[in-house]
Order: sequence, then C-alpha cells, then structure tokens
Amino acid sequence: MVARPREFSDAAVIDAAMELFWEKGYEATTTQDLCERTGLGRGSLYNAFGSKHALYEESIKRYAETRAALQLQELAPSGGSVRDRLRDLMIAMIERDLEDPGRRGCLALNAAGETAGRSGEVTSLVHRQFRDLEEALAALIAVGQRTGELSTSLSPLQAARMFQSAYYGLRVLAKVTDDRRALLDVVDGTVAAL
Amino acid sequence: MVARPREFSDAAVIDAAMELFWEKGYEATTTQDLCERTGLGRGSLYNAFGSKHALYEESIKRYAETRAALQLQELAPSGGSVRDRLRDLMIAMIERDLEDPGRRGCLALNAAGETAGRSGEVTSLVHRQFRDLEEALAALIAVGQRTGELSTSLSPLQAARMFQSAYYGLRVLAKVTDDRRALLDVVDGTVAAL
DNA sequence: TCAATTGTTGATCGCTCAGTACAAAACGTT
DNA sequence: AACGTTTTGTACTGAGCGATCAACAATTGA
Repeated sequence: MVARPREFSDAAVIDAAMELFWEKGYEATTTQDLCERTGLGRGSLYNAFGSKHALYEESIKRYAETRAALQLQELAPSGGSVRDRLRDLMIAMIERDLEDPGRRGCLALNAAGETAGRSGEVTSLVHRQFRDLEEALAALIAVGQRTGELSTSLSPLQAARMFQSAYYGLRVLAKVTDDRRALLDVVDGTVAAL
Repeated sequence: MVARPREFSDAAVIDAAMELFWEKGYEATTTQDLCERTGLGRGSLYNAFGSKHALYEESIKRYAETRAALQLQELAPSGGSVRDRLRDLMIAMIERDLEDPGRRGCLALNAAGETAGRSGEVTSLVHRQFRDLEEALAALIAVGQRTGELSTSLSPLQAARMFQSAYYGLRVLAKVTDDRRALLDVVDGTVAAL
C-alpha cells in the first residue's frame, strides 16, 4: 500500500523556515508565521516536523549544510595565498552583512545567543558548526605555515582559534555598526597576526 | 500634598529584571516572570516602567552601568604590564563564563543577536557599550605602545578593534563549549598579536 | 473498485501573553 | 480627620500562542 504523497519538498520548507528563524529568532517566530512563509497548513507542518522546536533544529542543520558548508568549501586549500583567502573570507562576510537590510548576521551565532544554555540540542548543533570551521581553518593555516607564508609562532590550531574568534566577533559587531572602517580594522589586525 | 511612596527601589527592580533577561532573553521572558522575580505586582511594574520593552532597555542600560563599567575600570591604565591586563581580562571572563551554570554569556551580545535589527533603541544601547570598550582598549593599548611594551605595527585603535572582536567571539564560543584549552588558545593568540 | 495508508485542511483546543481598569491603601499636608 | 495624589493588588481583556483533531483527499496495490 502506498499513501498520499506530500505536496511539498521538505528541503524547500526547511529553507523557508530557516530564513524566518534567521530574521526573527526562535521565540519571536510564530507557527502562524511559519505557515505563511512555507505555504503549508498547520496540520501539514506538524505532521511533517512534529513541533516548532524540531523545525528550528532542522533549520540550523540546514544552515550548516548550505551556508556554512559553502564557506568551508571556500577555505579548502588550493594554490593561492592563504592570507588572502582568510582576508577574503572576512571581507566577503562584512559586505554581505552590511548589505543585508534585516541585519540577520549569522544564524548559528544568533542561536548560540538566544537558545544555547537552555536547549542542549541547539547547543550541540551550533557547537558542531563551530568545530567544523575551526577544523577547516586549522587545515588551511597549516598549509600556509608549511609553505612559509605564515608565521609558525602559533600552532595551526591556536591560530585557527584566534582567527575564528575574531571572525565571530566581527559578525556580532556588524549587527550593530555600519562602520566599514572599524570592521576592516579587525580584518587587518587579525590577518596581520598570522 | 504628598502621594504614596514607592515600596521598592527602582535600581533593585531593574537589577532583578536584568538577571532574568540575561538568563532567558527578551522574548522568552514573560511579564509574569518579571513580577515573580522582582516581587512587584503587575500594576506597580507597569506604573513604574510602562512596558516590558522599556524595562528591557533599562536592564541593558543597567548592565552597562554595573557589569560593563566594572570591566572598563579594570582596563584603566596603571603601572603594570598592559599585555597582562588584557590577558587577565580575557581569562577572568572565561572563568566567569564557564562557572555560570546558566551559560548566560554577555547580556549585550545576547541582545545584539536577538533584538538588534528590529529594535533601534536596543541596537543603539549595545552599540554604545561596544564603543566604550573599544575606547578603553585603545587608550590602554596606546600606553603599551608608548612604553615600548607593545608592537606599533597596528595603530592603537586597530589593535583595540582586533582585540575586542576576538574577545566578543570568545564569549560566544564559551556559550557552547567547555573546552578551556580552546578558549585559552584564543587568548594566547590574540595577546601575542599585540 | 475498493482497501489501506498517509497528507491536507481548517476549525478548534486550552493556555498564556502583554497590557489595562479600577478600587483600596498609604502617604504628608492642611 | 479630610484632602489630593500616587502606588498597589487583582481581576480582567482581547489577542495570539503552540498544538491537536476529525473530516476529507490522494495515492496504489490488491
């Protein structure tokens, strides 16, 4: 026996939900909002995902698989200058953050601020994302150190962690300031330290 | 004629509200929670502060005046090593963040993540706090550079911004990880860059 | 064609939300 | 002790919340 097929794609619905959680955060997003944005009725939404929180978790996973994964790809070692790659990562994100009229910032960072400490599952999802970036940064920096482009006064992991921290701080700063010069100072200072 | 006097201290009530917003964020905190925590009845609370959001703004102001101001004081230039002062600032905050079972992190950073972009007033309050720290850091770093303790390859303002960004990133990281070693790597890397 | 299963729809559930209304209470002055 | 003023406690409001449910639709193997 085969049942009635779904009229929507799970991925598309999660994408839409993700956008909404990204704009408004978890608590401020209502199930009504989610229905309107995804086009689904209440029943379908709950039948497919179970609860608002479960859909939130799916959204964070999807954010990691799409947005964050793209970023990791850009960090994969290749021919060019490692320093330039790291600088480009920060600068591209500054431009994207300042362009965004909704000032959404990074969904994972927002989730860390709003929810972490009260939802273990969210904490763990965000943590994994952080680890993935740390790992990719360390790998790239290791290459830069091996070729002699980067200083070896810090271990690749240490340097990666320092860079990552500055990068996250940068994205938080970009939520409340338009001052491109201030943000670029962070980039220059951080990249110079490597 | 003289009216009935208040039975509570505004500061104490705002302190209590601040703690609550700090733990749960703005949206997840209910007016009922606020009444219970502050000990005030609904009537008194609304008579004194007008709305939940107004009380939230007062809480952020109070956070700046107490917690953050204390931090600024610790940064005021004095005799010792500038590098040690900056390292101590980060390490003390790591210890405090990891000790906190509620994993509240920094109220201003949480507010930036949850609310900034939708409440201009909150954005502006957080922004001011960020600027204050930036200024104090730049002043301290300028001293360190003048005495020859710190590198002058970055301007004091640039160095301050880089440090500040890493510091905020650190506090976000501390919301989702217990790994003291990872956090200390950030400290070492950042302080070494100065 | 119909049986079995799952998806969809929209009304509805019981609650809780932020905020209000209002009467009683507490004051210093007169 | 009566007055004007503000605070306090509480009941209440309408709206909106997350979640559920039953009736109905769509599917395909039997």
